[in-house]
Amino acid sequence: MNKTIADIAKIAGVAKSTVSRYLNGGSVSDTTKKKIELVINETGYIPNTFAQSLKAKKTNIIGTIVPRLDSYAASNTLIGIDEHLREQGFQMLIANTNQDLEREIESIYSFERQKIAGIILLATVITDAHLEAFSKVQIPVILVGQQDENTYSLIHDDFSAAYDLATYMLNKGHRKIAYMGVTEADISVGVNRKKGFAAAIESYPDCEVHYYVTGFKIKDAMSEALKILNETKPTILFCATDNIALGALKAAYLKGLKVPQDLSIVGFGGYEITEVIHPALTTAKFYYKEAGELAAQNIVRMVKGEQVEKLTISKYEIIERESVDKRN
Amino acid sequence: MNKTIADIAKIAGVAKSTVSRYLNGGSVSDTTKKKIELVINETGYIPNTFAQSLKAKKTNIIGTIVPRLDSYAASNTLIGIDEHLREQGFQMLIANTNQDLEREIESIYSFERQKIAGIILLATVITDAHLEAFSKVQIPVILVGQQDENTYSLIHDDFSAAYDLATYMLNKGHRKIAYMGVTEADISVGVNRKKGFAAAIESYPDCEVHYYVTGFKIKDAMSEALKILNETKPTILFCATDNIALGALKAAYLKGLKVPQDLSIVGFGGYEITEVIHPALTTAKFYYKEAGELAAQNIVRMVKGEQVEKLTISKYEIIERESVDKRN
DNA sequence: AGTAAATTTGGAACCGGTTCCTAAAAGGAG
DNA sequence: CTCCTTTTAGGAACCGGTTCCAAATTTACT
Repeated sequence: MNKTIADIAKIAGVAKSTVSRYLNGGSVSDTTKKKIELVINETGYIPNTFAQSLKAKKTNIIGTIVPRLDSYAASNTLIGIDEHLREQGFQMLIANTNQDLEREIESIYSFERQKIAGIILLATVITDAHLEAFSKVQIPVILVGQQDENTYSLIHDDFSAAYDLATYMLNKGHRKIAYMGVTEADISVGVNRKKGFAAAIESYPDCEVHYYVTGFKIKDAMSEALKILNETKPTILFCATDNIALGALKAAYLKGLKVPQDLSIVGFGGYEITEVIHPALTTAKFYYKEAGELAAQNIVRMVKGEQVEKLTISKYEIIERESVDKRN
Repeated sequence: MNKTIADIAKIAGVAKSTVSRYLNGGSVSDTTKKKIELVINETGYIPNTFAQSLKAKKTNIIGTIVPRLDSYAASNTLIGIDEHLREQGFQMLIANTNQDLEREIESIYSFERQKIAGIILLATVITDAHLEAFSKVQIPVILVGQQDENTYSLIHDDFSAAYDLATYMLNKGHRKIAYMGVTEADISVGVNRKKGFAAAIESYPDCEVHYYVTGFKIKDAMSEALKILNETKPTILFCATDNIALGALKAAYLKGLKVPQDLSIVGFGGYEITEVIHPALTTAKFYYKEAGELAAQNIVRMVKGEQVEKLTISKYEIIERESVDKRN
């Protein structure tokens, strides 16, 4: 059975407080230091975390709320967060909400109960219930992937990425375009990417653009793309995520369309798989892992009471691969 | 600021112990029950987890050690674990080790310090250091994905899956076969799948089989497959994981080989992406989420002191898709 | 109404640390 | 060798719950 600090003290022939001071770097003479060290090594004593936290009234745990575990973006963001947190001596506690907003709110309060030091929320949609929870719990919060004026946020540069990627494809000569987006409840993916895209389109009045809304799942995107391809004949499917692009790719294949000869496709994300399929997908790559690190860095600063920018913007890169052809 | 049980007691005009009893379902009269309820609702009191755990000397947290977050198998297993644990009123704490065995061991001891109730280890390789840690910490442990005689384990039926998949492809007429496996340090993937494959091959003496070893990464598999295709001319690449198959697919594409007409490919795992690429990959699908649920179920039983089978085997299914052609 | 039995309540001790305060020991200056 | 300052050590209180035990109250029955 595990020993307590009192046991150690007794064996070493000193007081509890002395052992505690030894452990936490207080003033202890060399003689007693050695005595205590010996006993601790022999017994393999490890302090009880609860007793410590009870007294300290806080932990060094950062809670991360994630809508889903099985997504490239989420996984890689988590990896980045974890890495930085570990370096800083913090622990990461993951709460998976399975895309249930209700559970996101619950998790926030549950984190409060557990005296979590800070919260990173990989956000999809921010509701009033979220904002209420943020203000109620006295814990620093940072949003990743979505932006809110009153909350610390880290976002990907969705607008610029979409603008650049749209410009790229317009330069390639595409004018008949189908935009496959997602719900506007998602500000980053649903609104900002569309806006960036639309802004680029504005300079090209001869464009024929159709906007569609689909889900985040590959299969949903596939059926939607199939429908689109039956109705109209765009030269390019401009997809708001790589998963949608993957679905579009499958749809093109099912329709017997060659990519990029018959149909071009672009996506957003830069998922690993987009590089290894063929044709490899041209996409706007976001740096999820780096974004996670950045978010972790910010939350740690906030926990320590240091100053942090209200809004951090993570970088992106247009990756030109094989899925876009030149048109004239 | 958050109130303590003593505050509640004082406001309600009762003793701490009475409030505690109220909270934990002890005998309290209806009159005082109402009084306390009122105060708790008004103050929004929530008990301090640490004080509780300190006294209880345990938590309702299950620690899950995972080698990597960005893998289909890991993510889905975690989802399954999380789901079941939540139902049972347990919490899941994830420790990501980033494929560092050292960190796996550390995590075990760290879990001990945190008085975690049970440990689920998504294992890749089991070393003596692991076994030592298992025996040292007095916490129930269950292995997922690898098997050890002295430890509770849940494995996928690698042998049978490989046997069935090999038989399937042999029936399709393939005789010139390249087996792309992984290190034998990984018993499940490296040894058992190969054994199952080899067992099926034995009945077909006219086979020409070459064995290769590659890594788990798509890119590594791709280079290896490229090498193989340059050296020999197998009719099928039998890949020990879907990722390896994905690399093989890319290699075939780069070599200008049509799949499955010029070259057949199979994998293991049943990752979502294998369905949506084209040609869709024929693969042995493992039920990761269900396996996670099973593992969670077992660890919960173990924590409660109930009896559990030493070895649980999760099911699999051969998914026939487009990547294997008939030969004669 | 009186007493035994059952229920409800309060008080104190405890879980295992940390920290404050004071006493004892050690070190330094004259 | 004092006397004063600085270190080091010990004791007690505290963090916020739970639980045991005994006292008080209620209920049940004769």
